[in-house]
Amino acid sequence: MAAPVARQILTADSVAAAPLLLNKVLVNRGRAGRIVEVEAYRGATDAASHAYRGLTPRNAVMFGPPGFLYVYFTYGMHWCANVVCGTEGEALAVLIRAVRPLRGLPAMRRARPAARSDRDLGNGPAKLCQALGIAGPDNGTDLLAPAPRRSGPGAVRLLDDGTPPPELVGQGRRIGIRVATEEPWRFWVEGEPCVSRGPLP
DNA sequence: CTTTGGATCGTCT
DNA sequence: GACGATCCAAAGG
Repeated sequence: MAAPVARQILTADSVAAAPLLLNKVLVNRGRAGRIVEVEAYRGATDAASHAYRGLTPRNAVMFGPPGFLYVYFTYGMHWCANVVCGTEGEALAVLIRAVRPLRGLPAMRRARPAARSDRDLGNGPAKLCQALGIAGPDNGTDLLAPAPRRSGPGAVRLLDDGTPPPELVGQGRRIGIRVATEEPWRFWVEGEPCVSRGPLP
């Protein structure tokens, strides 16, 4: 009873779409996690966005159509994953900040030997990519395409398993940025133990 | 539990 | 040449 998320809900502004992605399911090659924390980034109007200074080879996927996966490399060692929103050219995106592990936990553990608990598998944007096996080759994947027949890059999908968005959504400032820090564009499932952090002071 | 500093390299200036 | 949408181990309370 899991179907791809409707592309229609992703054509909205990323700030509107972000909370709608809570409780959706991110899957990759037998591993799955429920999205419990996200952040919206807003292209040319958002100084914290990778797209703020225009189109580059790295951020090109952000400028494409909604429903595609933007994966970037940072701090010399980490991958992070975004869902592209809006319409072509807007460069709106939602960063997936935390998932609660659902399926394929042994594989996640193998991919993340540093995890001390199941909660540690996906409670951070780079942690969840490591656990789910998402990396550079997955950049540009259509998250809403029919399920792939084989494993390999490009197998990441965004599914709706029928779980509605949470009744209680936490909202606060974004984490880890040096500019546009006042914008309350981070959303999480209130009371969820697998969130990366609580509200900022 | 919290704080602190190091790792490490692609990207853009 | 500087820095980043981060994580982890170590150390202290």
